[in-house]
Amino acid sequence: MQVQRKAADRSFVALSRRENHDSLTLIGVTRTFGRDQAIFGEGDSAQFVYRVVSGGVRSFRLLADGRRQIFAFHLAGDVFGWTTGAEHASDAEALCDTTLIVARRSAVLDDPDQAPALARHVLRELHRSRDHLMTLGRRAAAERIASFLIECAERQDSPPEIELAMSRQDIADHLGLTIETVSRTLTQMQSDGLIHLNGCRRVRVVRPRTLAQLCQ
Amino acid sequence: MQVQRKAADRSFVALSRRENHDSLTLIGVTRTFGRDQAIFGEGDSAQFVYRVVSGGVRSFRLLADGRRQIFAFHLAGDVFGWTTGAEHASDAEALCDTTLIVARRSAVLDDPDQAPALARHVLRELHRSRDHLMTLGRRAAAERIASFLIECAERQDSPPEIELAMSRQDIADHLGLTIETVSRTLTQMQSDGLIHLNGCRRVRVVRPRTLAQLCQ
DNA sequence: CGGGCGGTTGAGGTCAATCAATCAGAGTGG
DNA sequence: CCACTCTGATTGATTGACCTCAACCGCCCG
Repeated sequence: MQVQRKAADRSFVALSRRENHDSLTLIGVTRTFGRDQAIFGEGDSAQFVYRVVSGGVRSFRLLADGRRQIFAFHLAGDVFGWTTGAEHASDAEALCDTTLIVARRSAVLDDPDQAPALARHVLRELHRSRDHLMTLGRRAAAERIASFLIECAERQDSPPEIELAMSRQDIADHLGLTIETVSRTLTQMQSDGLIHLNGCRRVRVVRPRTLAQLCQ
Repeated sequence: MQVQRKAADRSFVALSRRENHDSLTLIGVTRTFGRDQAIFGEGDSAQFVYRVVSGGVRSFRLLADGRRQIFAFHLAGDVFGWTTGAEHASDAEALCDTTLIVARRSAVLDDPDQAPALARHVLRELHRSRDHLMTLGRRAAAERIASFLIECAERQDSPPEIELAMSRQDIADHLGLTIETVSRTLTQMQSDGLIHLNGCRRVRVVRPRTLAQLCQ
């Protein structure tokens, strides 16, 4: 799975086709990025799109005073970097050491064979984005955290223990909360017996039902 | 522009092509809906997609306890009703008496000629959705109202006076606020000389610069 | 004129933010 | 190996923005 991690920055051509339900095909070079390294920035020309091979990515936008909203975390298999116009409308940074496949945007966008898959792909993104809107607009802090944990669990095929790829600050900026509220809520959930924290990056869901009820 | 408003509920075949930048073509019948009438509901089979001819639509989702999040308002020219799966993932209702063109979803989704336009269309939706996420996740009440007013103005080609198609409750459920906070904030903006309220559905922006600065 | 609905205004409460201190773990250098 | 530092996370105390509950207003329509 992990190709050339920490090796040469660019390696030769790689082909990637995701199996489950997204049939977008990306052909391009692989590149590696270190923790917090920028992949692209708002306003950069959007020549490329990306697929995560290993590691993780946050995509986000900033307000003038530094407030940050993380729209999505992209993990292994995810494709990201689409825009309407010629420029990126958000920033993207690696969460940790990360390997990506980098493909020319036009190669996918202008390929009529790929257009239906692209439309479906973006439609799924939009759906996820609307779940997220529901969370930010109408859910309380504990409900946001519960949704987030459940989403993380599902993306990892609901293992006994969730591995968080991101920091508390990232979670806070994803959920429209502060780092303190995230921390407090997790601690509270642990003392309520909902979850068990095993270090700050590992969460075992003890009562999945009760957690799920929190987000209705 | 307005076809058969307040006439028979179904009229004969209509063709619609939006001029500005969205080249999606919808062919289908026109239908009219009264204020607050459901167009489709969450879980309904998603056979059709829609274009607003006149009037307006809110699309939203509800939590079990009735909390509501409005994802978008669709006005004249807008196409809505796309989903990933076979079922709608949200509800849609008319804001007021509204005329729509109703087209078979499959006619557009499975048409390879339309796929690129669809991908671009959904990509624009996604972009708007992320603006909205920024607003809900990281902006204060006054900033949310300011963003909303500016968005409304832009969609109406920035006329001297904005015409609001939706109620205070709709605005509140769009911005993740309460009706009281919306009302208070508008009143405050008026006494600060930012805007002028001409009845509760008409807003004149007195100081567009200052208003824009509020959302950075 | 009276009722109803949508909107506004006021008073008080609450949840999450802010400000601040402390803690835990990883990495560094003596 | 042990201090020391640095960073990220946790915990505590207090504040404040927005919510809740409630009353009232104004307009429309019968």
